[in-house]
Amino acid sequence: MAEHSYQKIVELIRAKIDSGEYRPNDNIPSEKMLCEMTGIGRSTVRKGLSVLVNDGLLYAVQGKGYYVCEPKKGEFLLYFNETSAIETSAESVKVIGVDIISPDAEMTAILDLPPNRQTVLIKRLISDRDTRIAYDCKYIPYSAKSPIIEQELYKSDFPQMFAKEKSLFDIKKKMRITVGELDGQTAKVLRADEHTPAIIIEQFLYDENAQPIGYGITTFLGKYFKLSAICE
Amino acid sequence: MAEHSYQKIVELIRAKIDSGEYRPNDNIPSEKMLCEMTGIGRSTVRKGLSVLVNDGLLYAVQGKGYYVCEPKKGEFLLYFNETSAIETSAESVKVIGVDIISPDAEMTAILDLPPNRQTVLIKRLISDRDTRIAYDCKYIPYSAKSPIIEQELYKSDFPQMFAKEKSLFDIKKKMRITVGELDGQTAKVLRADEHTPAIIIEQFLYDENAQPIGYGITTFLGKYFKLSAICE
DNA sequence: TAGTGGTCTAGACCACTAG
DNA sequence: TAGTGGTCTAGACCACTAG
Repeated sequence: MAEHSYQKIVELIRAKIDSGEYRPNDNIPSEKMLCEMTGIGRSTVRKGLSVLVNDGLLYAVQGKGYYVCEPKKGEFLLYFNETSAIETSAESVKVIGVDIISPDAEMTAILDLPPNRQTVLIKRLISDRDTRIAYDCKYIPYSAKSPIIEQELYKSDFPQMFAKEKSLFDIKKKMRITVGELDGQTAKVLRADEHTPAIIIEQFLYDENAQPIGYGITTFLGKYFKLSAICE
Repeated sequence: MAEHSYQKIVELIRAKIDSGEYRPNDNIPSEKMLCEMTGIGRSTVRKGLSVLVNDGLLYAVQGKGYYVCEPKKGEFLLYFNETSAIETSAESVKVIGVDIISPDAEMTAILDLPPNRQTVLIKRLISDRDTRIAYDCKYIPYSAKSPIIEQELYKSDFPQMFAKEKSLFDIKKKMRITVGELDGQTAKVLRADEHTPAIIIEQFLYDENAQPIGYGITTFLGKYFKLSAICE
């Protein structure tokens, strides 16, 4: 424990937060004070404090000092892609249609498209062995410059489809999880009754300028859906 | 753009990753090389590199160098608590029962309990105005030392219930989302038909030593459930 | 103006890697 | 052994805050 000087700073402050001596929004001793209290140099004190800032325990305000954060209570890290709800490794992703369509008003709004801009619609079926699990639709603004390459279509992960064009580090995502029942078309594709419970996962992809670059909607048969998230 | 020297390092490396010049798992130039290439001091180069490490673009291996990360594709940050699926601000959390029970085998395993250890079961009803949205059960190992304080029961957020005993920064959580149908008891509480589509969210809470400290299961009526997650 | 955090340097020494 | 990242110091100067 605390082999290094900067770790001593981390543990010193962390212990006082854990014990409740420092409460959320309290001002903690300044860098200079901590140097004097511990005999540790300023750069090293700063390194320790930066660890606590990165861990979400402290925030710094220039000219004022360091303060204790409010704990983030409901934060979870979720790993999701279209096949992550399937536990066996026998899943398959089958492309069942690629069309160029004229988007309706809703899709035009979602993708922030100019008038008359067409959209690529990719329809895929996700299965686990012979069991049909989910029906997946991706909408991507049509561009003659960057045609969809067939190989990309089988990538189960949505951002992966853009790997040729964009650095994956620059793609921002949003996701919405809702519950519903299968509609007529989806029920047919999944060979299930209409009104069967379903989970609908929508994904919104944006480029580095917050411009929409894709929309995906994946409808899972409820009984095959499972998702985990963690928070450490 | 790039007012500071360390930001020049960040942009220099980031641009080469974005352009594909540096690919995942590539070794990038050493700190010394970067100093020579840019005329920037080593501490400042290190600060720039640490930004990229924190952003998940690089990882460092002592004695070898810095490498480009594989992009984390399916990672989402999810904010969840028991009432976050409700959009109006008229939600209420009503405690409908607190019991000391003898846990069954499954719960004993989940909470890693010694034999004959009892458990507090807290049953709550979550509503939005007069609409019953969710039924919520929390299981907490019973301890005479730390009695449940009534006020804590109304905290909608699970970790919040432990705020008196534990620093919230030390609680680790896992969460599982599944789809099901209402069972008999839950249907009765929620005044809905049995077999109505439902979302089941389980939460597992652990202390700093990875010891289980609580288990929660919240059953939402599907039609009222909505959840969002982001990834920037 | 005094105190705070933010940037930056030059240099020392250490631990680890791989030929 | 040469090269790499990791820790640490002492000191300089800057930008911001608040009396």
